[in-house]
Amino acid sequence: MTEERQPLYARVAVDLANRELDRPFSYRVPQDLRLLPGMRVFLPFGRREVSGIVMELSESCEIEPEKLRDVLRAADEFPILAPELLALAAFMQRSCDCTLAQALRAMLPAQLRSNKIRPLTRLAVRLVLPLDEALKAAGRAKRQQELLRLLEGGPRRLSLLEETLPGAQAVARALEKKGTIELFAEEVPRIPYKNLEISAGDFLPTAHQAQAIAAVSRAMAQKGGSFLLHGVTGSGKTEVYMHLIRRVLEGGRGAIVLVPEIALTPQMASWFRARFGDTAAILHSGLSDGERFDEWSRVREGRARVVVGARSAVFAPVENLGLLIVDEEHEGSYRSDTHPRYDAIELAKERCRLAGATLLLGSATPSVERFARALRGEYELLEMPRRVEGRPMAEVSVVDMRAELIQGNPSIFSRELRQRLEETLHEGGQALLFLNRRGYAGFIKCRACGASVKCAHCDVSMTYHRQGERLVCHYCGAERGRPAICPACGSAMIKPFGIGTQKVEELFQSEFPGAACLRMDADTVKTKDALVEILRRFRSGEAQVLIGTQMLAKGHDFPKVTLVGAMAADLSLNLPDFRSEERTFQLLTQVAGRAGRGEAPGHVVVQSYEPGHYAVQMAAKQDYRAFFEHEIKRRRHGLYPPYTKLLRVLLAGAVEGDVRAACEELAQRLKDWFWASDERRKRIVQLRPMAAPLGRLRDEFRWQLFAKLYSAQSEESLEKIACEARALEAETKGVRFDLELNPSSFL
DNA sequence: AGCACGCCGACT
DNA sequence: GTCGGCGTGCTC
Repeated sequence: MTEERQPLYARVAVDLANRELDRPFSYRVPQDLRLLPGMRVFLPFGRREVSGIVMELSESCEIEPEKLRDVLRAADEFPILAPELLALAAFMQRSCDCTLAQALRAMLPAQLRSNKIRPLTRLAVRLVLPLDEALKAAGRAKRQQELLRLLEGGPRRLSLLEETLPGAQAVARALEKKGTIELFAEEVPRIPYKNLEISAGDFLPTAHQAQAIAAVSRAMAQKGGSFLLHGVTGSGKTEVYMHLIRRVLEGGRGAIVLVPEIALTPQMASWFRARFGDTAAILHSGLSDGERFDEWSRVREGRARVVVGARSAVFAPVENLGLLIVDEEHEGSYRSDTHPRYDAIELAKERCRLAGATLLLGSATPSVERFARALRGEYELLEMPRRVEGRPMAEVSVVDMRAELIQGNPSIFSRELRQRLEETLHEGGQALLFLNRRGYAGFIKCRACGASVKCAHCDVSMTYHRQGERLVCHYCGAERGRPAICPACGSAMIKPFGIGTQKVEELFQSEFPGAACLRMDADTVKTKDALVEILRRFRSGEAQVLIGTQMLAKGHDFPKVTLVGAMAADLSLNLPDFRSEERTFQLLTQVAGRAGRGEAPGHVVVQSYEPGHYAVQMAAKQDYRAFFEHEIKRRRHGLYPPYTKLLRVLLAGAVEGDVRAACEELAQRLKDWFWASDERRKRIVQLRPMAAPLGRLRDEFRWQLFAKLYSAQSEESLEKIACEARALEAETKGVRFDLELNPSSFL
């Protein structure tokens, strides 16, 4: 027998989130310890013990031998992260402005570190003697004999034995004393799965679906490829996904499906389970710690090979990944809003490259930046321009709400919408009313002095909620009662302005007495169960009208809905953000796509205060290409992404002067660097410190440094800015620095 | 991050 | 005299 050479040294990422420690530390590996990259280990570190992840094993080491110490022990028997995910963590460290430890933490279920999780166990019993001997030992005790016979086929859980044999526990204890059986703790999965057949269904792809499937399948066979699937609402993107997942499973590989957070409903989960049975794992925020850990374990152990989840599922430990799908690619929720601020789609791309997997992004309204990249060849573009079964796109009419008012209709329901609602109710159909603002009214405003009631902790107007007569800050959650007089001038002429979903509900009920409606927004669906319940009640026909915010727009299939009303289509148009046109277009197109998904054709009424705006017009025509062409020109003229890159350094702290001074100091240092040469200066479009639009949040003052750079050759400049920001952060007390590349929001 | 060491103010 | 404040330095 040949003695295998044992690696002598391990390079370990210690689990301490400090920039000073953001480098591998080397340890000796004791002779009797078998380590592999990706294993969790415990280490002596200074005067204490820390855990870490083995990044690399080697035969040599550059550290002075007297400094080296031994790895104490391994935390698990197997690597907890595959080499591919270790490489992805290194990629995050480079691209997300975070430490390796932070990246590794983001990849693992949180409970793994706390050591709190234990497998869920139930007491079970099994024979320790052959059955005939055991029966002899039991003697004439009838119930003992009965129990022993039940154990002949293998161990049984005690709780299940109780069902056929009441009092089984006492009987088992008696038998245990005789030494014929033993009680032990059996591990049980926390989520019971039914073993369902993988049903292929009777899917007959349309020509466009078949083309998309063929193209992606070819790429999967060659272990690569990135695709952008642009399919109009109702074109059957989901069936394409299902078909491809089935293929990849048949080839013995695994798949990950990323979906937006709010689309991850229990229906979606059960729907995947119905198709893929035990081999599907669902990772969503509603899982308990234990459930999440169990799902994660099922994937790591290869018991589940299809993972459906929100952005963090990009880290799912799927072995031999063949396909990674990102549904609704344009959704903002793929970017993490807390540290580390990763973009799950960028990580998906890198992971696919590392794993030899195929990346498929899908959307009815691709983000402008992504679509531009697809046209440049970074993604292969697949188009599905028609709905399945020859269903027509919904007909859309745009109503000018300014004209309505002038012509004597002050209601929030235009004459056309009212008439169509009446028809729909009369015919027994269903309608969705969409408004992109929750609460009752926008804010409370004083007619005497013009002031609105602001949050005590943030620079925002508070939103009036009718329920409980409360004012709520939608940024920090602070609440207060509705004031009787203006806090600024003391006038009593203070009243709510603007409308929210609550008020739409109230006005609907008063204008359409007798019609039942439901409301779905962040206030009515505080729990997952509430969401399911509202959707169930609406689907069952209990109500004919559903009023809600954008959570209505995403992915839900309501076959009976024939009318959609967008109450204030352009509410999102005037935000201080170069993406507000794009968001408005996406939202309206997605909302319009909810109509006419069943047999009956649909109609959409878009109520607008800027009906001529291209985002409104092109959404009404559901013409993505026309919108894209218009928008990309505007981006070029205005020097917005993808032609430029925006880096925002947000500084926040309790003392306004300190925050401002730090921001100005950072700007000065960067100007010194950029202005030092003509070549550098030419890279910059804009570089200036300014108070953040949301100047105060949760009692902290906020300033920001905005750097706008030409996209080409921006790497060095971006690194320089990050580096200077880090340096200044280290020497500044009481101010937090937060870097974000191409921020998704500018508040 | 944590946990030591170290060098100055007020307390049984 | 000592207890304890938190500045600063180090961890394979």
